[in-house]
Amino acid sequence: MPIKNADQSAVIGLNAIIVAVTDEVPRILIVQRAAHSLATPAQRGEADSYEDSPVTLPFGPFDPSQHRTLELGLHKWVEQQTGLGLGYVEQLYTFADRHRDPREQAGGPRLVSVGYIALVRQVPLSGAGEAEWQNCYDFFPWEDWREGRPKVVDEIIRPKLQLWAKNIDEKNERESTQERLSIAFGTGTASWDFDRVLERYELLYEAGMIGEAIRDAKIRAAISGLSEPQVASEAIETAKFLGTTMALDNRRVLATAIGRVRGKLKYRPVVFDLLPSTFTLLNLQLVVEALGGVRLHKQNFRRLVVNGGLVEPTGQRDIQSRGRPAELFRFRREVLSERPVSGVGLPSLRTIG
Amino acid sequence: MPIKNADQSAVIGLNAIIVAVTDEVPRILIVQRAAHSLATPAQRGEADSYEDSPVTLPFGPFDPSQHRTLELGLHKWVEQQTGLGLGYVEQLYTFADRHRDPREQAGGPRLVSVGYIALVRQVPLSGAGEAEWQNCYDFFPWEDWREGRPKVVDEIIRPKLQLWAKNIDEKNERESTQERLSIAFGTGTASWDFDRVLERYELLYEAGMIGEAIRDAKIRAAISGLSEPQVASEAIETAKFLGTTMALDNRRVLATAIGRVRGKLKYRPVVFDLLPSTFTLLNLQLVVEALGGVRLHKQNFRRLVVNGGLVEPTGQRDIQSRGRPAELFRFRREVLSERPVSGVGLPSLRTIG
DNA sequence: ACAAATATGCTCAATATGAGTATATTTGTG
DNA sequence: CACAAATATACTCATATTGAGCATATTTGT
Repeated sequence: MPIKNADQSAVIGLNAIIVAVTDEVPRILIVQRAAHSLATPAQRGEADSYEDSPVTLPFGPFDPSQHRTLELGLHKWVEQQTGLGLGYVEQLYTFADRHRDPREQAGGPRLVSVGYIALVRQVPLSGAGEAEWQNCYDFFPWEDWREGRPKVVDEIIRPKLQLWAKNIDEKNERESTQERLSIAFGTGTASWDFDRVLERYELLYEAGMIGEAIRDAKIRAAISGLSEPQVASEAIETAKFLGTTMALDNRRVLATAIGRVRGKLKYRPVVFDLLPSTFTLLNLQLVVEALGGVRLHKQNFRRLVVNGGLVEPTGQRDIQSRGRPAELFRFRREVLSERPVSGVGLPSLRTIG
Repeated sequence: MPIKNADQSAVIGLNAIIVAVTDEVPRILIVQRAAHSLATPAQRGEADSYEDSPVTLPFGPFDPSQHRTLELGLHKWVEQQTGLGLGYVEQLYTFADRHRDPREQAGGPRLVSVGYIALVRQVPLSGAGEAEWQNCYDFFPWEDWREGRPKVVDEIIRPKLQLWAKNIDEKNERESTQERLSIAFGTGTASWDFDRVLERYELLYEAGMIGEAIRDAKIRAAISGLSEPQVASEAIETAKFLGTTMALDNRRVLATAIGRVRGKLKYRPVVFDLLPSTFTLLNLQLVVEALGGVRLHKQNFRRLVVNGGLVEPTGQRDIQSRGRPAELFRFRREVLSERPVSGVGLPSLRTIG
């Protein structure tokens, strides 16, 4: 039996979701971990006899004796690991569920981690860590609608989820699940809400469709001494279409982060922390589109940001390759004190290019 | 010298901000603590030789060995203490700054607390605790604009803050502070953004204008062995107009919560968790107004919620005292799956009755 | 000179919003 | 009972915002 942990203490860690947009791709910083060798003991647990994904979010322990605040601890550690200076930083969420790491059953200090989102401009990457940039949508292929509605949504996700929900025995639970499905993925005519990234991820997990769900089922079985659950090979095939699996609950954390950033875009001018100090309106639009996973109407986008006073022309023009050269703009900081709601709104549901 | 805390462990606590609206007053649950006797050892520290406010937010330790998730731990403990069943629950923020409790300087386990907001319908109050309801605006008199712009804003807050900011020596800091002031409190023509409760609180704290700031200055002086800082008696007078002081950083936590609820109102239908299952449109409007601290235009509010499909008529009417009886409505849950953004929008800046 | 590519400007209908006015249905009072 | 006071509900109207598209401008490359 594991050690009792009656003193209620816990280990606090920091998880950083560091976001940048380059080449119209939203990227996050991940760490490719050598298989079966987690960075910190706290992340390891005992039973290591199952395959886990080597892809993790950057994680660092928080040492209360060294840092006055969580945010300071984060800055320090990210700088050491990546050499990045962080721009906009926001606390995301505190994750402490026991099933975060299925190996950590009762007993043992609980790993509590506080997630932070940081938006950064550049991508130099230096420092002690082995961090690298990876396309967000590698983890959430169904979230990128810029080239139209992703095939995986209609061909795999919706039908399989609907089938799963229909077969839930208990009536109340079935109905509430079906309602959640229609909210998260839209039904027929209804719309796809780009913010609901976490809700979609959670449904896919509950339905056992993605890698983490299959992995966790195995682990739980191993821990309780049951025989390996038979996972239909079809399920394993399906999971391959549903993005890269991450370690522990890291993909859930990432889903939370993407949802948060998308929501924030609409009512606070956070995009500008991802851009250089001057930029063309196309640059700006492409970054918004990349994060939102949508195409926007160009002329209306321009109207929104220019007439809305979010940006102002610098008088200079971009040196470019084809077409009429675009004017360079800069962020108008004054807007912060003028308009309560000032974001570069993603559309409610419209997506036309 | 205090004990070193090199193992990075920390004590995790839960802070609950439990909100209900009754008689057009938004209320939160607080605990009146006997002076100088905090509920948990973790909250006490050593140096107790200064006056602190007896008003605290409900706080409970989180025991990882007993509860699978933070939220479950919260539910359990709130039920024991108050007998309340929680409706909507949302994680607010994780607070871990060292200066949360100025007594806890270097060393000693850090108290990290995870704040949760819960919206509840009823106010019976039973159970083991000595919790009671208190008007939110007792703590933030400047946030309630329902009877027009509060006098304290123009007579005390704005002039004193402006004076304070003007006297900041360092140029960059002065300018950025002045910008923050104008964002948070509006300047002249500019608007008051009802969401920015935390930003306003923080500026008042930094300017040393509210009770907590005065208290913390004393404590810091006592700890570093300096003589009691001389606080102008005028400052103490001022603080009296700026709401009830709370223990530790609890008022900061509360400010975060109120800002969050106000923001949420606009784009998610959370109000309905504060209302009985059927209600008149006036009931609904009064609750929104109470939380938002604004008056809304009645006819337009009706149009918004009825035409927007947020509510549907039940066919029954209210039994009432004066005037034409109002129809009873209920929340239309379907709206969740229909419209991505469905809240009962507070106005951007308009406030007319 | 002209096609291709891009930027920028403008129009127009559909909705949404702010601010009223008008009407309806109650209770309480003389 | 008539009528004032109080409240609910319906409608109007000007203005602002949004979605969608067409038209024009300024480049580069052939």
